[in-house]
Amino acid sequence: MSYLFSEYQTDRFLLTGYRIHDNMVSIPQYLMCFHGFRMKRQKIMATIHDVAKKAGVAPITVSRVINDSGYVSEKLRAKVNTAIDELGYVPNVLARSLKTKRTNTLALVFTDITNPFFNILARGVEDTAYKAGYNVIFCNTDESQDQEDNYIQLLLQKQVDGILLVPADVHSGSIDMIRKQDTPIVVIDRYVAHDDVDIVRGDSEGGAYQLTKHLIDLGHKRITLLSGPEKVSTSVDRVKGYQRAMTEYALDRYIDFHFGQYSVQSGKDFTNQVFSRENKPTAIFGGNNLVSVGAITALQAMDLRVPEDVAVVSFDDIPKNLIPNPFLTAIVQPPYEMGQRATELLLSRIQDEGESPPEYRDIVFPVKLIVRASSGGNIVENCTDES
Amino acid sequence: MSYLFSEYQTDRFLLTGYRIHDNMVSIPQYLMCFHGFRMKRQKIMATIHDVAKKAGVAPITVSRVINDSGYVSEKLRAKVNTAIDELGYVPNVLARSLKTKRTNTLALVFTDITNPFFNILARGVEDTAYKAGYNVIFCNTDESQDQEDNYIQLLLQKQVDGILLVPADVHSGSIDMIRKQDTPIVVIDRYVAHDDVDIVRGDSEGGAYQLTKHLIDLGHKRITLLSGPEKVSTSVDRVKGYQRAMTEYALDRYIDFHFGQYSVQSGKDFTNQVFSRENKPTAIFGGNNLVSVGAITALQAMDLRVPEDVAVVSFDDIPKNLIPNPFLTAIVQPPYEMGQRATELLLSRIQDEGESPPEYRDIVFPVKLIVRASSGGNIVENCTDES
DNA sequence: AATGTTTATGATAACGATACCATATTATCA
DNA sequence: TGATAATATGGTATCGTTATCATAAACATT
Repeated sequence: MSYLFSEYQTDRFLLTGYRIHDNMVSIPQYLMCFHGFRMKRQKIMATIHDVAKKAGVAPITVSRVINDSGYVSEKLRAKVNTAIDELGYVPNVLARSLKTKRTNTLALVFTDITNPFFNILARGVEDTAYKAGYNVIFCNTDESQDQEDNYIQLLLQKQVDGILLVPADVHSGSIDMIRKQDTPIVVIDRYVAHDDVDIVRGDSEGGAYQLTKHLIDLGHKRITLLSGPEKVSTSVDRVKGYQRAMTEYALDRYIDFHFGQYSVQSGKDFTNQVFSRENKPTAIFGGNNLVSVGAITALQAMDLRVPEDVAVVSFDDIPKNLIPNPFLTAIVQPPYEMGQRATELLLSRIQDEGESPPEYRDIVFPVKLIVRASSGGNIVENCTDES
Repeated sequence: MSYLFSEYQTDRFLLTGYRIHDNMVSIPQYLMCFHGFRMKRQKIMATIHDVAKKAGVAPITVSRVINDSGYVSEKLRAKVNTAIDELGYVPNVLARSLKTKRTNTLALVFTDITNPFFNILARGVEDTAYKAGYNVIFCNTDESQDQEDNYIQLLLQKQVDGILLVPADVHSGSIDMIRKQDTPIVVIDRYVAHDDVDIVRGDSEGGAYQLTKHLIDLGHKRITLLSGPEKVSTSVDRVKGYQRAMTEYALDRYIDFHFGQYSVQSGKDFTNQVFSRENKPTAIFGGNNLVSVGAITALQAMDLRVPEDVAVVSFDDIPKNLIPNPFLTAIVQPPYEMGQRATELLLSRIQDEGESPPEYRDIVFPVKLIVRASSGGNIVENCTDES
């Protein structure tokens, strides 16, 4: 297989004609397009050199203008700027990053952007990052450690300046990779076995305690907790808080919790399972918002009324702007603020990089109990307004 | 201000000590850390050259191994791989991209990740991109053209391979910027005045017609449409579909629509406004899911029952997994599939880049009417399961 | 035996920017 | 006035890769 190619440079394109399985006959450029060649349009972008030449200065001077660094006289600055406009010059950040070793890109690796808790958190991250001049790459892991590892590897290769991670597992292997590269990282929502990372999370234990106590105060004894995956710290902490409350009120023998998934399906499945038993609970504690929705859906399918027949409480709320009638008694965390705080912390680590070794922080956000109809408690808010 | 610096290279770090406002006295490296110096730790990453040296081959051979390209004997391949492992080598994708002109990064520029329609769409984008080996940068514009322009500029500088855009305005200036750079782009959810871009969107006109007809079939005459911003094609199309239905059924004189925002607040405000008039509507058509929620919230605050006193229908649904009792009669679009399709199209454009000039496509997804309680129509689904 | 193809490896020059150093001019100060 | 500092500009090397070209041995083909 032989090939020949030839180039024709226009204003903005480098046209490269090539032809497969042909004799090595040179064909005039102007004829190429009539000879069945496949024309390959290839972007030709103006570079800093082109601008420099057009403005009659050195490339470095152009660099000074676009970065507003160093000294440049008004005269040259104007020349350079007109050259930039005329050529439609766009700086190539890749080349810059290669030299400066900063990409101004962060990554948010988390479970699922479809979950309101996480997309509001993501919004907090993005807003904060943007204000500081950073872009954010989003990665959904669906709680899969493999997926997480893959993403982290890719991101490290991309030289992101920092990573925000909601780890799929308390023993996250990907964190080791990140630490080995010495890339700044902040772990969100969950703690991990590592002691050399910053963490920003909500008070799962305390929140679970409050929710459980709320049910106990309403007279419930048989309270079943449907928690998330056991490998995730929030699931474990919510169990702990639940256990503490149950024990404190001497309800040890009624303790009943299940590790599952943070999903609607898991909520449905475990609810069905629990209600097929002899001793049915009088209250369900959903490990997160999706589990709670699943539980309620399953209960209604069994013709059980909430809260009259079974009370339901939830860790994490459904955002108010998505439902006209908030119904769930829930522990709410401030996802936006958590994303914000985590990003600020990450950015500060990026800036401090190389300073004295950091003192790693474990920032725990307080949570709030909001009582609504689903628990059958006193309704402290009506459907139109709240806090 | 004078400074001095000195370097000490360890296994993985280049330690640079420096001190401010001091005499130019050289201090032995091993003493630096005891003299109040601020140590600047700077990452020293193994490069392809280090690997090459360690394996006793040329860098290009290492490149062949990591890219699995060209010919490499098994012997050298093994040597290179062990060298890579020993050094913990991670390829620098920046440098690669600079040379190959491909970043394997896409960007999704849209209004707000917090809106379920868009975050499900985003999920479709991310999944599809990941499968093809691409990462996605997410950007929220909040319907602001300025914000959109800023983002686009940044993204072009970052040399993203392609852009998925939900434009804030039918006359989007940022699209011109993108076209000028010849970066592939697919416009999502809305059409634009440009004829040189691909578009993937839902059938707003047809959906609005169906919703309106549904209300008319139920006997409603005074139907008020609360649409989105006038500068957005979906808002305009939904008005058109509404008008077509109203006209078709000779209800011209009841036509009443309002351009506003695609937000809960806008839904509330316009509902309040409309119901403070003499001629109150008997049905509200929410221009999107958030507007509908706002409308219902406002109606309930006025002690009006839905659907008994006022019927409500919505363009776009609230995802089922967020609410146990779907209540809204709605037109649903397939956001995940739209994201998927748009990304596939974008990727094909990226691959074809340079081939014969593309035929631009306007892909319109069909939409589906789901009747639930809020319109007071026949309820074709119960709360537990559907389609 | 002469020729061509496949396999295997490397040298060199980019990609598009900035860091670092050098130099020249002008302003400021003792 | 001479010395120092601030302003202004450029040359060169380099960031870490890969594209392109060159070379050579091994193998296959006629």
